[in-house]
Amino acid sequence: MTETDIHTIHKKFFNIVKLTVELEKTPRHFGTDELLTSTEIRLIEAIGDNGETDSVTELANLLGVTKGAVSQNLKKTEKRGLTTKDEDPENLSRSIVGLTSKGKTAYYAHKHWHETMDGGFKYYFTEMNQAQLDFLHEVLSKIETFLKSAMQ
Amino acid sequence: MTETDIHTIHKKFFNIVKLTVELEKTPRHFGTDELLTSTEIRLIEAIGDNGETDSVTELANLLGVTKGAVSQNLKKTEKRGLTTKDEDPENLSRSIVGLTSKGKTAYYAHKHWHETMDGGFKYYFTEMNQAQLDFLHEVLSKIETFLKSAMQ
DNA sequence: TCAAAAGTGTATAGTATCTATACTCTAAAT
DNA sequence: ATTTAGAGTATAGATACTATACACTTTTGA
Repeated sequence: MTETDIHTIHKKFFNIVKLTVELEKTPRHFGTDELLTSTEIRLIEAIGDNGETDSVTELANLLGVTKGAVSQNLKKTEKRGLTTKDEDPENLSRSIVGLTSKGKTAYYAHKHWHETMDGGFKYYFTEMNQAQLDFLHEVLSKIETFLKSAMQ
Repeated sequence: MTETDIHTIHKKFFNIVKLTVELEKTPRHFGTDELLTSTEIRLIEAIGDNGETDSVTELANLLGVTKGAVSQNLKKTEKRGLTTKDEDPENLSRSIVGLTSKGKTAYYAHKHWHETMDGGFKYYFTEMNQAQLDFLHEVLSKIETFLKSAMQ
């Protein structure tokens, strides 16, 4: 094992952050003929995760954006045949957002993609012993705490 | 030390990525009266790093965007009194981009901010022994390789 | 009960950041 | 000398938001 310095680790860390963001942002098909941006697949993910029972406002809160933003994005995904929007029979001012079959395909393909990604990511941890896992956890916790404090 | 599972580490890791991106994106003053976005401070950083000798095209290549994007952003920072643009006396079709005193203030304040941040980040590694540093380096390298392969 | 208040979704203008195209210059090449 | 290449810019369009204003429905409370 070659000796490494702190600077190399620091650089590697930020490169990983950069790669993760890039990977997340890359538009993909997710089993459909539509190229879905990260915003679109995150919307579809949020709709499917609650069993297609959420309203526009609820989705906005889940996604951390305004309801106007969700409304705009839903208009686009609806036009592309991915999502649906129906009046809530128990509350006519509310809409229930759902997925079409194409939307469901994307939802499950994305879930599968995530499982594969997470599996590949986690693979490198399975070889570790408990002491190593605990060490890694401690390091990450300290970095996390530091970043949180830096954000005020 | 409490025992940790892989899932916790995985979650922590992605939270750190999220926090890092947020921290980077937060607009700051950097010692001036102007609130500078990440795009603006990255532009100022690129200008200053080469001693204010770069052209628009060179900055675009450094930043990984089109020259049109740099041209647009320079127009805004110039209007706000942060950057300058002068004809290259040796090539009249080329412009040399520089910093005003306000721009220089932001440049150095940003440098200092980065040093503080990096210092805080690296602090957690100084307590480690060589075996721990090597272990961390190995883990990060594997993750980096995995992410690169996932990007095609 | 019924008017005010609160909540739901949407339209629209505006912001930020980028690309792509077209254009005007200037410089270089043959 | 004229074509070609390069530099910078203007502008339109894409993406993804926020903020405001609005119409409509529901809840509330006197």
